[in-house]
Amino acid sequence: MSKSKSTPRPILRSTADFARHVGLARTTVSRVLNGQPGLKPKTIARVHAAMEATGFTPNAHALHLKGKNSATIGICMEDLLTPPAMRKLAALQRLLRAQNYASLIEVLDPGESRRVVRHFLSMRVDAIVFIGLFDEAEITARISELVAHGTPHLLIDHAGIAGANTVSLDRAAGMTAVVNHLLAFGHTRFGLLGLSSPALTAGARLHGIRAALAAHRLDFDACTQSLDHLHVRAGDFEYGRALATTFATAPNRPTAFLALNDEIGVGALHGFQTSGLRVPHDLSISGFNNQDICAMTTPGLTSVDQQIAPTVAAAAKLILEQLAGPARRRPVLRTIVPELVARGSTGPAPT
Amino acid sequence: MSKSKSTPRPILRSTADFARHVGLARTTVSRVLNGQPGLKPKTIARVHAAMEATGFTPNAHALHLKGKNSATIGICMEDLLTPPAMRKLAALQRLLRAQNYASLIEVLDPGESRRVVRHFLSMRVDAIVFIGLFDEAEITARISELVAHGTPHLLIDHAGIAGANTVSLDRAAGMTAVVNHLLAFGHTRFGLLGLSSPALTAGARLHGIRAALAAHRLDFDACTQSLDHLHVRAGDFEYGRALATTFATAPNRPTAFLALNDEIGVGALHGFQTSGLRVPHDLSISGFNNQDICAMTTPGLTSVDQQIAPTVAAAAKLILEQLAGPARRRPVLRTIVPELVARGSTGPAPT
DNA sequence: CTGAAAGCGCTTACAG
DNA sequence: CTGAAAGCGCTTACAG
Repeated sequence: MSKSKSTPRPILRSTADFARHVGLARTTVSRVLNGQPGLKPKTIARVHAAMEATGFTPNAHALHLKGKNSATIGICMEDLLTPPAMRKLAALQRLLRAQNYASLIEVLDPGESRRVVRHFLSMRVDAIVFIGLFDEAEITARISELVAHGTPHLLIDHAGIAGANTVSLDRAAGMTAVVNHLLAFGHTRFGLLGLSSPALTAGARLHGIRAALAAHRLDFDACTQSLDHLHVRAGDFEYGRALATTFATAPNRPTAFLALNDEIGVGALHGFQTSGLRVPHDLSISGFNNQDICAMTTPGLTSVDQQIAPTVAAAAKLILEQLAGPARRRPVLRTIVPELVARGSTGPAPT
Repeated sequence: MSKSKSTPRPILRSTADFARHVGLARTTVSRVLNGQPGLKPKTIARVHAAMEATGFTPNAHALHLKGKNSATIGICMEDLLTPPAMRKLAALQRLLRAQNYASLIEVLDPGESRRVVRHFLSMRVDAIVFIGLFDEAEITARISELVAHGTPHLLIDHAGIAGANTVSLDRAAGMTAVVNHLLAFGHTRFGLLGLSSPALTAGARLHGIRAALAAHRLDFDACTQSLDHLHVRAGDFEYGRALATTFATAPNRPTAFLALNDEIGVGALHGFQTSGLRVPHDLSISGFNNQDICAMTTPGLTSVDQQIAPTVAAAAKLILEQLAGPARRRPVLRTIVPELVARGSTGPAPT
């Protein structure tokens, strides 16, 4: 500390400053920085040593003005910031960084998408990625703007937007797997927990349930029951607990419960257990997303894994392809197949 | 879609292009964009309408070159990306965005800090914030570079770095609160779960435990026991479970257990319950961080809340002050006092 | 290796 | 309101 005070480093703001400091021409410094040939090893070493010593870094904005890309990807996050969304963000960022792309990240609060995308464009990002679920009209508008603008884009999760490059989970397949798993255990009456949510992904899951039942010649309306309307969904954990408590004393209770997500599933597990019901002896429960908490309950919660690593790998690949190659004429769609993770919360139907 | 194909928007890359498109002088457009006085309302409206129609956004890099700040804050995240760290990131980003600062975020893998900070400096970020715990030598080096460079900085969480502006949790006070809470319940023998970790924050917590015991004239060595050395800490949940299972059959078992974090605490809760012990009837357990899972176990896990909102508010305030005011001579230190959240996992000592 | 010059997209005086 | 000019920090030919 005292040392750095007695010999303050000169603050070098430009290659001009820096070149003067090293005692070389600006041109020469520039050529070293860009690895151009025909320079003496000594000169190169001198410049590098001075960079280390002074901490000088060329101004990235000026570089960009001279035609280099900004080497920055804009990432728009859904405002909920769920743990799975965070994991996707972290994984994607790591893959992009490995290719020397930095990430400019903004959380998209409702109504802010236009402002955020314009900011990204003003930063001349090389591509914009959206992670999560967004307002249908907003995201549609943003995608068509980006397409018109010629800026590469990708949606992770939000499926069904016309013209959008998309990587999304086949949630219907996930639910089909869960229902098949439970059918094999002899369950035929299913309680739906939170699946009447207007959330975009709830519809796909209902389709998956319908498909599995139909394949076994079972009637959806006869086999399923929902009490979602009896409670307000404030926190998911509490919502699941409240639904379970109501179901616990309801006549003709289903033997298997399908939750919209893990939080509702864990809440329901507690609600049933508190009501004196044993899981999976008296009833089975499944969650969705396979978050860490699924392994932390007793019994563990059967869930559906989103396959985050393959999802993000596919996403990174699509973005990098767009950055490297010519613009595609048609949007690219990738579907990721989720994986059922069976745990102790699901078992044979009570006899 | 077909509409946008039949009338493709011209791609406007510069104010020159845009001004030509609107039929105004570049100078005039620039003055509208910067809200300068002396312009006809009609002209202003014309420019704004054209911006909407074309989606033109001025190049932020050129703006920066002309002397505006980059309006970007660099944020370095600890590589673990724990949920509390993510919540801090999200909250901080939101506060900064309210002041029109964008966030450039990078995860600091070990050994990468120099590269990441240099990248941020090349982007001419207005400040750099570090969230989480880092390698002592690396973070010390980065901070002294930033101080020398005159770039504002702030550490969130990582306390004890000389010369660094810091906002951090008083973890010792948190542990003292937990121990006092348990002493009041009549506990005098404490099992320590994971607290022998070399993690930077474990030391502070041990101090807190010592302080609480000393205040009650209790001897630390006589009152505490650790079996950390008997298990390998791979996953925290499993680690907690393994420690609890070993403690369950150990002679002279403590009556209260203090876990390094919530994951270890929840794992221990399961481990004890699986071993046939009742919580809190037979023993008490506390976690640390007060994550959502604490409310999702049966019983709920007593924990220590990090006070993320006040922490981040203090952090944002410190950053914005540095950006607004003159450079301070001395580093600023803010300590956040955590709050004990008592739940069902702690109760009277067994008689 | 040096040095002068052009130009990336902007803003800001300055003269019309 | 227009238009020409300078300059922010860089790179890249070009002539020495």
